[in-house]
Amino acid sequence: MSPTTRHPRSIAFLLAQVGAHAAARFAERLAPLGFGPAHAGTLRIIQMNPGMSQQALSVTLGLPASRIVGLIDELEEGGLVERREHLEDRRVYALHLTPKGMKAFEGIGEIAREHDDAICSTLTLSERRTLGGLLGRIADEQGLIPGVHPGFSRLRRTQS
Amino acid sequence: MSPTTRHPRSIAFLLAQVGAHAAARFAERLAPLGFGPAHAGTLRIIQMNPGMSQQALSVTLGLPASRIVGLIDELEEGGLVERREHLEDRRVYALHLTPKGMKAFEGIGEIAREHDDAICSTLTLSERRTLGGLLGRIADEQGLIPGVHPGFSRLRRTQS
DNA sequence: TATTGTTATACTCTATAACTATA
DNA sequence: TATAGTTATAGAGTATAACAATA
Repeated sequence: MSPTTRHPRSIAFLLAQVGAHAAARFAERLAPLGFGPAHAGTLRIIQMNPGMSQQALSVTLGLPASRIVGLIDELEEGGLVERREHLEDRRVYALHLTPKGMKAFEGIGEIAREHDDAICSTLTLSERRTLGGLLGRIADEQGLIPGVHPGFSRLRRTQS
Repeated sequence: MSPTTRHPRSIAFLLAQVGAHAAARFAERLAPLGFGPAHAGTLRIIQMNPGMSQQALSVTLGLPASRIVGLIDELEEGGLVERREHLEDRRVYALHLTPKGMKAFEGIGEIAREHDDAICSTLTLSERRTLGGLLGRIADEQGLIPGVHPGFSRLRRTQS
């Protein structure tokens, strides 16, 4: 007899459980590309804010500046991001996606769509809209920043 | 001007984002009691399966046996869990909640209810039922074990 | 020989705080 | 004097694997 694990299934617990599952599956899909969720998130922020500084990235992602260094190092080594010199302030790097970085960004979008579909496979289209609406309202009310995962700090690359 | 972070808001991403938020807030509520989400989860599993072994706990929680040792050590030091000797197999400990452990378990239930209410505060009762139903279906379809958080492995106590 | 619980070790990830160069 | 980026360091948390006792 396997141990009992029944639970009243509070919504908050379900959210945490399903959310962690979704994040883990996404990290698995990303692994073959050679990076993790934080890299993907970073690519997207830079794509939407070309020329931004590492400092701004640090604030936006809620990560210490020292971690941004390594993150950008890896993306730069992969040829996805460029550190260009800032025209007015020589202390600052202006971050930009390379063409390869753009490609990667688009590839991630495709992966994200597949992932989303897999997670929601049991729901009808109408139910997905309902779910998205409810989650969006919670996210807004709880002050979550669209597109910024509060746990980038903790998200690691699944072993490549 | 603050950086753009807009996002198509895929459901999977919203789930990961809101789920991580819910887990973090719950850990904060637990911190004053002196333990973390994994301790709470462990208490509940033992409460539902009195006398179970550390080995069984290891399998149920998906954690290496070596981590269970420390987890039970801490719960035992807090006087919440007892290692009783197993009647038929002297290698095994039979895990039980103490009366104090029962109290703690009930306290956690109360905290969980408050937490759940805070997370869902923007939703009507009817909407909460809808959300719970949709999340439950995803959890079932994705093979998640009710009451077992896939990320206990990564969940730490917020600094006490 | 296999299994339960324990301990030791080595590794990864992280934040903190010095440090440099510019402003 | 303050800020952007970097590097060094020290700490926490982890899995892995060796271990002792019992089956």
